Amino acid sequence: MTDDDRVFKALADPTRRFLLDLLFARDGRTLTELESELEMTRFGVMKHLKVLEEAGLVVTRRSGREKLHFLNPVPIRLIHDRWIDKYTERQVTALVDLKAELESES
Amino acid sequence: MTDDDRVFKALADPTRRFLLDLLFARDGRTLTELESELEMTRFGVMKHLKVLEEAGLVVTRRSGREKLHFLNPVPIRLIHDRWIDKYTERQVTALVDLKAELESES
DNA sequence: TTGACATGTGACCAATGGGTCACATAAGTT
DNA sequence: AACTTATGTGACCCATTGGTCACATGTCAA
Repeated sequence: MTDDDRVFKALADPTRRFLLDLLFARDGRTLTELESELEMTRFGVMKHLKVLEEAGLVVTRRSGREKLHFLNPVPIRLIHDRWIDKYTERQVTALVDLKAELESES
Repeated sequence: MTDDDRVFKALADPTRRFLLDLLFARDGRTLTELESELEMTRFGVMKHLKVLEEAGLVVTRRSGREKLHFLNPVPIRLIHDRWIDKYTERQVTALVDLKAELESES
């Protein structure tokens, strides 16, 4: 299993993406705290966090008996750079921003 | 199945990512042409292309009996924007570029 | 030390997904 | 029309994966 394979497999599950959303909103949470946001047993959440951590999308730091989880955006940026070169980036960014603006006005 | 779910599921398979790499290098290829680059039957490749198309990562245009495939970078950009805000983007981009530069020098 | 809390491991099961094949339609060629 | 080429469909098999549970370790407080 390659590094990028781990990243994409990790992102393939909606629960794991929701965990990234939670950490994007606020970093440094524990397993128990994240579990309370999900309708799933602690074991399921723990499995998902392990997958995210092994993919490098989440980094952790121990503090006593707690384990704090942080979002690492680097792998996300690398996905972007794989299929969007500098030239295309300008066009796509403009297009996406325009679309967002139009939808916010309606 | 939500839109973004289709995108992430589509990206989860290494063969499909390789197909995107091929289209990133050169657009407008047919199924038969893409098949020749892979060690897999035509049916497998067709299934993968269907998944990519339903995710919006690949758009197609018919030309006679041929079907031409093109890469659409918009869903990739949306993944980026989901977990990297404008402020973080500057830091992450700088970090990724620096890392690439250091590795190219060694 | 006794109890409560936070995290960790391995086995297990149902569901999903990758790949192939038999078969089929449609379009170009001679 | 006969033949070839390009794409499409449904069924099938095997491997992988999401989720749960029984059980276990480590940490903090009284």
